[in-house]
Amino acid sequence: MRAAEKPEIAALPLFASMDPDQREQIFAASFLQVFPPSLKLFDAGQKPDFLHIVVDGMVELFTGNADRATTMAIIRPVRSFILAAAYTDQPYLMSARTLTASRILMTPSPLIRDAIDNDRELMRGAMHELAFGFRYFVRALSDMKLRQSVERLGNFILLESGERDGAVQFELPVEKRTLASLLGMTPENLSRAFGVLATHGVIVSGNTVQITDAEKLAEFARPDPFLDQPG
Amino acid sequence: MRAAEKPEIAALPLFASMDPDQREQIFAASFLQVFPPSLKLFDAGQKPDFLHIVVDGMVELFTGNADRATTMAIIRPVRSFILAAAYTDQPYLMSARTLTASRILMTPSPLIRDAIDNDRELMRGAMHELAFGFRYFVRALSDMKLRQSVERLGNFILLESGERDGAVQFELPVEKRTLASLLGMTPENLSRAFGVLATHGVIVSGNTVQITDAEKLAEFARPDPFLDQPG
DNA sequence: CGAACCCTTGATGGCGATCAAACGCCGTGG
DNA sequence: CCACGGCGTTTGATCGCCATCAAGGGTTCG
Repeated sequence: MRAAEKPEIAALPLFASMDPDQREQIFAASFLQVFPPSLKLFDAGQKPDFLHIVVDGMVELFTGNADRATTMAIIRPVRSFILAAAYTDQPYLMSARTLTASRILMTPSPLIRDAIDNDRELMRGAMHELAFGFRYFVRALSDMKLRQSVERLGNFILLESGERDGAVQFELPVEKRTLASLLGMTPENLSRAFGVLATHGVIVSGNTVQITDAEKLAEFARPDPFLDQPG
Repeated sequence: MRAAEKPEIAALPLFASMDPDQREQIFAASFLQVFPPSLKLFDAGQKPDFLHIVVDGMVELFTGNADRATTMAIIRPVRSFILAAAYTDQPYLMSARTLTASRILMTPSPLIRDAIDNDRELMRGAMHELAFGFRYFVRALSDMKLRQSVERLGNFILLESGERDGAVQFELPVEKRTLASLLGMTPENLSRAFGVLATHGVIVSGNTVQITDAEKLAEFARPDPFLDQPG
C-alpha cells in the first residue's frame, strides 16, 4: 500500500478508532489492489485467505451450482465482505467478482483475526459490520419469501431512492441482468416488471429510473417500515 | 435465576470462558424464565430490551405483514437469537414465539453490550454466534433462490439426518405446517412434496421420517458440499 | 362424544421460467 | 464513414411450479 493511500484507508469505519500501532501492523501486511471489471476474486468453498474491503468500485457476491446461479449481494464502498468466513476461518459460502474496476483492500485473515481479538475498537467495528451483514440477509430472505417479483422491484427502487436522499431520478447501479438476479428473477421478467411499474409511478429509460409518483409507488410496493431501510 | 441453575448456564458456549466476575454480574441481572408453548416473545420493530438464549425448548423466528407470514428460523438449544439487534441496539427484524414449552435466558441488552465490549472471551463468543447466524441466512437465501420446493425438502431431510449422525430415521422437530413455512411453501405442497420424495428414498408417516435410500435421495436433492452443512 | 385443528387429496389458476426472436446499442474493422 | 457482429434488453408465446380454493379424513383435547 502506498503511503499516500494510508490516511484514506485509516479513515474507514472499521479502522477509524483502533490502536494506531496495530493498524500500522495490519496495513504493512495488506494489499490495496486495483482489479479490472468482471474479475473473479474467489470461489465459494475456498478457505478465506483474506478479508476484503471494497474501497472503490463494486463487487458482486454470488452462488450457484452448475445449472443455476444467483447474485446474493452487491457490495459498494466502503464495506468489508466475508468477514464471517474470515473470522471463523470457515470456507466462503459465496463467490465474488468485480462488477466494475475496483480498488480492494486485502488483509490476510489470520492477521485480522488476531487484530480483532486484541483491539477492542476494531472488534466493535467488526461486530457492527457482521451485524449489518446479518440484517441484510434477513431482509433479503424475507423479501424473497414474502413478496412477488414486481413488489421486490418496487421496493428496491424506493430503497435506492431513499439512499439518495429521496432523489426521484437516479441511475441503476448495475446492469439490469445483474439486478434481475439480485431480485431473484430473470432478465425477461425484470423487463416486464418495469413495464408493470409504469402504471405505478415509475418510468425507466435505459439505465435511468424516474419516480413520477412516489406515493402511488409506495402504495403498490407497500414497503415495511422496519424492513425496508438502509442500515 | 436460581443458584442450582447457574452452573448449567455458565457452561453455555457463549459464557464458558468469560471472566467469572463479569459473568456473575450478568447473571445477577438476567432471568431464566419458563414459557408455555405458542407464546409471543416479542414483535418485529420493537427495540431490543433483552438478549435471548434458548436453554430448553424451541423458538420460532418469523416475519410478515398483514397478509402473509413466514417462519425465518427455528432456534434450538443452545443458541442465542437476535444478538445483532441487541448489540447494535436496532429494532428487531423478526418476531419470536415459543413452539414448545421453553426455558429462555433473558439478559438486558445494555448489559450484554457492555459485557461484550469489556470481555474478550465473551466478545469472541458473540462474534462466533453472529457469524453463525450470518451464515445461516446466507444458506437460507440461496436455498430459496436456487432450489425448488421438493429439493429444499430433500436437503432439509439430509441436513436433519446429518445432525443426528446420519440417522436414517428421526422425528420431525416441528409441526408440518411450520416446516412448510420454514421451507417457503404451503402445507398442501409440503404434503405433496413428501409424496414426491417417496420415489426418491424417503418414507414419511406422521411425524417420523425414514430414509430408505440415502444415495437416491442425495442424487435427487443434490446437496451442496459447502452450503448444506450444519455450523 | 363432539369440535377444533392439522394434515391430506383433488381441481383450478396465476406467477414467473423458459424458449424464441427481434430490437437497439456499441464496439471493431473494412 | 459505414457495415457488421456481439451483447444486453425487450417483446411475445408457451409451459411448469406452486398458491389457492375446496372438501374429506384423522387426531387430540375439552
